Amino acid sequence: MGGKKTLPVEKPCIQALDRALQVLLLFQQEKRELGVTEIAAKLGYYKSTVYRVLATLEGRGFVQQNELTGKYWLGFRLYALGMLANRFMGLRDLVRPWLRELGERYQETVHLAVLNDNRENGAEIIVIDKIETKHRLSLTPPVGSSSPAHCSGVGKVLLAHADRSWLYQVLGQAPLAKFTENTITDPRVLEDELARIRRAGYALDNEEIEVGLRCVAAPIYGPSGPVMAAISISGPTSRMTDGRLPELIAGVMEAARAISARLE
Amino acid sequence: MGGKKTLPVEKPCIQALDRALQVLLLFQQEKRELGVTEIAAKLGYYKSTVYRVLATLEGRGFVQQNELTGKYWLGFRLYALGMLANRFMGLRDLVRPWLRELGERYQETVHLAVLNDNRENGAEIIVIDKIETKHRLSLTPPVGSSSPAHCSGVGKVLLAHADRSWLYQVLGQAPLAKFTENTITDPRVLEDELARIRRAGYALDNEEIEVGLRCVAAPIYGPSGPVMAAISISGPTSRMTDGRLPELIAGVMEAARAISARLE
DNA sequence: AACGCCGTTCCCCTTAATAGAACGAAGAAT
DNA sequence: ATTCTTCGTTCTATTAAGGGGAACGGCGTT
Repeated sequence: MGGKKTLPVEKPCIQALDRALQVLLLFQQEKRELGVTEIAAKLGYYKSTVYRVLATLEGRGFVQQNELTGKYWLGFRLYALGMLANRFMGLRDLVRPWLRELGERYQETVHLAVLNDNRENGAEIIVIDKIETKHRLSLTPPVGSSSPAHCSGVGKVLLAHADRSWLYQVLGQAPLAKFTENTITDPRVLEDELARIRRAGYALDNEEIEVGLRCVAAPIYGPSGPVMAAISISGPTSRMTDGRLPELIAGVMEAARAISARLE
Repeated sequence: MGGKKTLPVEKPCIQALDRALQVLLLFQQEKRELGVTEIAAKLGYYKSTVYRVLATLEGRGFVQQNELTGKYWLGFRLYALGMLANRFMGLRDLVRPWLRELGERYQETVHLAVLNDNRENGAEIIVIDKIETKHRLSLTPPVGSSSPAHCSGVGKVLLAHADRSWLYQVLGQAPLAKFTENTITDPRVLEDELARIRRAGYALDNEEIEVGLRCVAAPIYGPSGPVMAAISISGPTSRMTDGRLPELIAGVMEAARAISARLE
């Protein structure tokens, strides 16, 4: 091929394996049992290919077939690997009491999240833990899920305290996706926002990823100094009113500070 | 090859995919970052093969490379899938208070587990949740892990209440592995043991999987009637003395009963 | 009885993964 | 400094293994 070192040195990719991974990701997207034919149709593969992929995955416990319906679902081996994958389990257990307390007090969804560098898709946040409320239907992301960092409270808090050179690099490689009218897509505007967040010590997400969804986030400082995670309270605009915000901000910041102190 | 239809109709297996799964499983076994060369040596593959497998997995977030060491570790996508894979998350959250209470009261490790039919390896148990104690070094299996059902307290409880025809089928297809002097390897002896467990309402594991490890387990009945999970208290023989057993049995059975009542 | 749908199996062909060697950078040992 | 190792990564020819496509057999419906 072309030059000596064109920037994105396309990593080698095993087709058969990548297809299998796509199949697994489809389960994540659909969140329900899927049949061979269905998967093949959705991904544009052949039935026989999908069948062999599933058979191989099943052999190692990565998926499991429902004997009644013949359809497939994710297997327990993924649960075991997932538990192992997350280096923040300790943090999660330690933080949980505070999350609970926040959830109880404000009756809104509470999140714990960390930053992740998903090479091609730019900076993303991973939800490590979540406290649900009794309110019907939560629009907020489930535990384990990832979403772009530039359009959420926790994401902006984490970006604000991330390594600067790393940040510039990440911002440079991919444009900021737009989800709503309020999504910040201009890197320079984002810069200003991050500076404000550093000064204020908290971040707001005012319908930047989903219309009708607001959130308040604050950073958690690790024992060695730098920010390692963030917590947030989020809910529908109807309940997250301007009048209520100061109280929520104070609550989140106080909890984040208490957790940080506990980590030292 | 040979005959027309040898009994176990060997499911088709995609080599490239299966190798990738082996790589992931190796991480589970080693529980630490691994390098390309290391993995290749342990699995007997070529470096280039392992490299491409890891590159593909990394592309989808299934593994992540440590930029400093060049070594690899499991990625967050596995965490997300793992969360989704486990259909017992609701049960886990519901049961947790009781597990906590048991752990507090007896200061021993507490487990919540369910039964899984791992086709080739026979019946196995999956650890859904676990409460650790302050005692140093727990020998007991981590959350998400699987182990043979015939040689653990929860395993025997679950087998005792499993579907009979299914049980015979599973017992028939693979011999019972022997781990210690006390492991039950004779299906007929196991039968008697299971009958005793059904009558007594609890099971004991007296160093049947690991020398020096004892445990007490009791069944949790689901809303529709049949046993759906089991809880256990386990610890070293030094602390799980004969004199203390009655108290532990009573505690576990009482908790299991309370949980079952809550599920109805 | 006939149809349609699904998971599963089959078989040929060709693509795509593998084996094996080589490269270049980074440490460790000298 | 220099050599020697060892690592992750890249390259290429060969061939085995995965993909394409059709057919099978069970099941529920019409």
